[in-house]
Amino acid sequence: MPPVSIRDVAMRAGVSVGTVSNVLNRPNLVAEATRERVRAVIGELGFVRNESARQLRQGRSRTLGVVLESLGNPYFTDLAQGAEAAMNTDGFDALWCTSDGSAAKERRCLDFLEEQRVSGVIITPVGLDAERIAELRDRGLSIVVLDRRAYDGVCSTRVDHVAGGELAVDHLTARHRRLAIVTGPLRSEPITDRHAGAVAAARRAGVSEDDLTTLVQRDLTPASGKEAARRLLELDPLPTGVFCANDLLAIGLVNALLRTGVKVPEEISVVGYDDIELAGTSVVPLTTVRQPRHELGWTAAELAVAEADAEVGAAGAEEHEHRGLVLSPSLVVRDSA
Amino acid sequence: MPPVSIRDVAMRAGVSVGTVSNVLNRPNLVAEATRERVRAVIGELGFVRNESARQLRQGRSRTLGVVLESLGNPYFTDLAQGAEAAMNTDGFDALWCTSDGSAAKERRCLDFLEEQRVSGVIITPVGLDAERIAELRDRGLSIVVLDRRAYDGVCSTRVDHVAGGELAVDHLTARHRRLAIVTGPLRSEPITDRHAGAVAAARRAGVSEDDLTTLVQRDLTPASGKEAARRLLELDPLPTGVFCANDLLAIGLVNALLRTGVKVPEEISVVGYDDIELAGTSVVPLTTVRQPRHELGWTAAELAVAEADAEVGAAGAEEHEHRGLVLSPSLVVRDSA
DNA sequence: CAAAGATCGTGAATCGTTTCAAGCTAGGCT
DNA sequence: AGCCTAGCTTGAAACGATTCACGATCTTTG
Repeated sequence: MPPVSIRDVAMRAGVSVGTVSNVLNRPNLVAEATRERVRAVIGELGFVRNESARQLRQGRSRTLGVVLESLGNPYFTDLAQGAEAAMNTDGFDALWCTSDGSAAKERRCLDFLEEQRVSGVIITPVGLDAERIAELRDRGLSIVVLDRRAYDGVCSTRVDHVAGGELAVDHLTARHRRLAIVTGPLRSEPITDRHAGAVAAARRAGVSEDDLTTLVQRDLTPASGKEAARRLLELDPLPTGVFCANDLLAIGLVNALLRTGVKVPEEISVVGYDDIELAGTSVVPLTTVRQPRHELGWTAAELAVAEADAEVGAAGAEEHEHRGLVLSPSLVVRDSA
Repeated sequence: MPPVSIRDVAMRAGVSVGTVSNVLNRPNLVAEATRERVRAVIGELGFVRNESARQLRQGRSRTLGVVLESLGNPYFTDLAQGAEAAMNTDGFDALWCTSDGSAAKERRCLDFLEEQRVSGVIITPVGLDAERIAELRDRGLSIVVLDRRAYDGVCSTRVDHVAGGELAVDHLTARHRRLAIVTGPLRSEPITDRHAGAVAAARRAGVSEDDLTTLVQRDLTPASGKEAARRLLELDPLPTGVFCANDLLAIGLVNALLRTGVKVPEEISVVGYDDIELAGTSVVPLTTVRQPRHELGWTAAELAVAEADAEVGAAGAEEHEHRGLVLSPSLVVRDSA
């Protein structure tokens, strides 16, 4: 049995296809009796609207693409939920892709989304250059950059990670003079910002160059945290305050320290970053910098929706104000520092 | 500027639309010179194929829907990656949805996927009844059930959780006589299976009814693990071996025990389930039951692809053998037990 | 009672692609 | 020269929805 089309419904209900379409999209234009009859037939025949045809005809879709860096970090979960909630509120659907941190895969994701004719893209750029962005914009896609400084003429929402780094280190310098910063590859913007903020705060508090060590790890996983603990304990004199660029790193580090008999926070204090769920329930509940993740996702989606709607409403060159939102992180004090 | 269509390309390259389509889909039918000319124009004009039109014409899509229960558990990450890898290998794309454990949201996801005319769905059912499954099958969708026992006439891949539970408890009974099982709501099948396997293994090892306590927690999070630790310590006599239905629970439990001064594994041994990344790097590296997650996702995708292809290749009622794959878990011994 | 609304329905045109029967050309063979 | 074949290319017919100008009825009203 071939799939049921609007035509079959029309025939069976004894009306024209236009009327069925109206029942679906502008029910108030249809007389109640007809409306109910058509609805009944739809149920009876199990008609499901063909979104491809609909989209083809309408030219645009109520779908937004989201390109995330990875699903490995629980950080992205809340973000995604926030974004999805906002979209559903505005009647949009989401198409999820992950770039896995690879520029090639990111390109593939964007190609896919373009072919699907999504009306906008929310993205944490990996290898995205200004040129490609412009290209997408020219094709009428609204772009929202997530957790990166705005490009030219593009909306963005991000967290002020410089402030976050400062928050963490300010807390440490209240009691410590010898500090270490454990961080990941200084490639991505949020990571370098956290580092910059941390260093600035240390300077400001009068921590000398010699008393501030930065340990750069390969990645931001618990395993790297464990490795960082080993390197940390080789330092002489031993730092007493440590700032980790994310919670996974911090958890791995704290666990490794405890295992080798170093007491946290008594001998070494540790501050993390992200406030993932595990932070509150680790052996030594982690003091950390909380990001408004849900809100980050939510606002990103709102911006994308606004831009997409503007584009449609506009009979041509509606001016859409590109906005760069900056959200503030906050310090959550627990036991580890 | 209206989006570039295949027609524009044809005109500019001085060929017919049919030829452009051939360049895109069966390049070997087109003379080399023409092919290159068309390709050049495609690049020049920035043509992007409209997937809606393509799908509409073809009637089917090379897209599979995946409905996951949540993204909160790192467990799903590997699964998703495995599935995506398999799909890409076979030239399929994935559409991700999450049901968040709600039957209503699950329904919405399925409606969405049906409207998108995906050719199959991989799903971890929440409120999915046999009737809806049959309905989907009748509409020509291939269904693969993930991590649940097969419904009638549907493919499935799952892990043998009964065996997993046994594995865990067999390990514990080698050294312990008083056991506790910490588990979540006994609603979902994998959880009840683990429990059943654990109980069976305990019985078989001769653990008496009185020496086996089951603590049912609200959910499978570290916070619940912490709560479970409190309840555990109220037991008298104290169990010395504990099996947790997942790693997050186990980690929360171990951390809480350590914080109250109970030594793990010396005083209480703990076995988890899942082998998530954190298991290996927690304070006391966790002994746990590993699930072949990547493989689980991979095989699910393979089954879905096979069924989707069969449906197409078949000029009618090609017989597709519905298969129920069962993968085996394995025990990873670390320090916690 | 005729004209003017108001209220519902109709049906053809359209979106951008794929598909396929048929046409064209050039070259080889007899 | 005539016929075949192989290799390319063409152009029109779908696919399933939405949209919109226009009819067809029925009510109201002066």
